Amino acid sequence: MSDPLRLLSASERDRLRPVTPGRGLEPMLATLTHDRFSDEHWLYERKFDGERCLARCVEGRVELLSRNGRSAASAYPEVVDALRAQAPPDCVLDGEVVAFDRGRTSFARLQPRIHLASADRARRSGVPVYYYVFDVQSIDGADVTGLPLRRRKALLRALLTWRDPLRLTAHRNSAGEAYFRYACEHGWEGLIAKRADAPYAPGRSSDWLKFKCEQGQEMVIGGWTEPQGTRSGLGALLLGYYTDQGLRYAGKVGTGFDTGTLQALARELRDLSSSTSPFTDITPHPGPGTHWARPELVAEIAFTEWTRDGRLRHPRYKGLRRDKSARDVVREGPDPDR
DNA sequence: TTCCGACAGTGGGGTCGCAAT
DNA sequence: ATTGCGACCCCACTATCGGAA
Repeated sequence: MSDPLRLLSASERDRLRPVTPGRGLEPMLATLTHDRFSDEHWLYERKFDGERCLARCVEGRVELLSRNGRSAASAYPEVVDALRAQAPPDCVLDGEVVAFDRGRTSFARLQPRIHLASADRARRSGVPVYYYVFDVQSIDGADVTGLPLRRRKALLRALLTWRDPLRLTAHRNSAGEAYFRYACEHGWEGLIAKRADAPYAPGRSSDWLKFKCEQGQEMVIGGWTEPQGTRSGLGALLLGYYTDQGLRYAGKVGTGFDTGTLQALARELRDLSSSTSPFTDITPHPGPGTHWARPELVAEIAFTEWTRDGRLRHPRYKGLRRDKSARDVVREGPDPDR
């Protein structure tokens, strides 16, 4: 559509202000919550596991910017080409660039492309990407961030022809909790809940909420690292689980503790200190700040997923499991070698 | 007085790109 | 030619402080 702003009422159009020139482009960010709800004043979108990108179309030119304002054009040239080919009115779009692995958005699959500085290498990578657009900041010189989200989505739908690799992000208007269960059952990263009548507010906002699907399991503590800076007690715990070949290293966890917990854990681990690594596979590099421990303590760890290398992604400490025997700790969930 | 939001600081896995070796 | 490291991507979480409620 050549003029999507015609979708607005006269009074809505009257209230639009021109885009402030030279103002930095900043995306609106969601706040993590563990309180999941259904509410008719909110809508729900799939949370994508990719790279957040703003696209700015100005006089036929297209810029693609990462969350920190770095250009992502050479990493995703096909997205830039697709936008340029449509020659939309000047606009700023907000969305996520994603890659798929067996039907699920996969950050690991996207990762080799994220930092590519050569558009040729990006095109030859063999990793197809899609740009899921879910919001719009400005159209044809008019700042639309003050409009309610539903109105912005109506404008966005009419702004482009939705053809791969450009995709309009779908949303649901109700049943947030049921949708969240569906999301986790299907291996999604989670949902984003958005207040349907809220304006677009750059920066962290509580009008957008993250409902994240979480995994958790017990892990054996096989060592620790020295604290840095103002940190007390320890830096991170070295984690593992048992296989037929012994204790397998699964990465570190360095967040989730308060100061008291850090000091208590450090005291307890010093008594379990050992000069040899308890891990039987490739061990973390035993740098100057690394200590081994006899593998007796069991910790509950929450995380988002296993990485390709068998490490925990986004791990955080939840507490000790004194009721569990270290020997019984194995990797849960789907077979890692499949 | 209590609560909330913003910010700094500490920690995680993984990849690219470049300078040092 | 190889290696190490900083800079980004994705983050979670705690501690602190000032202003709002």
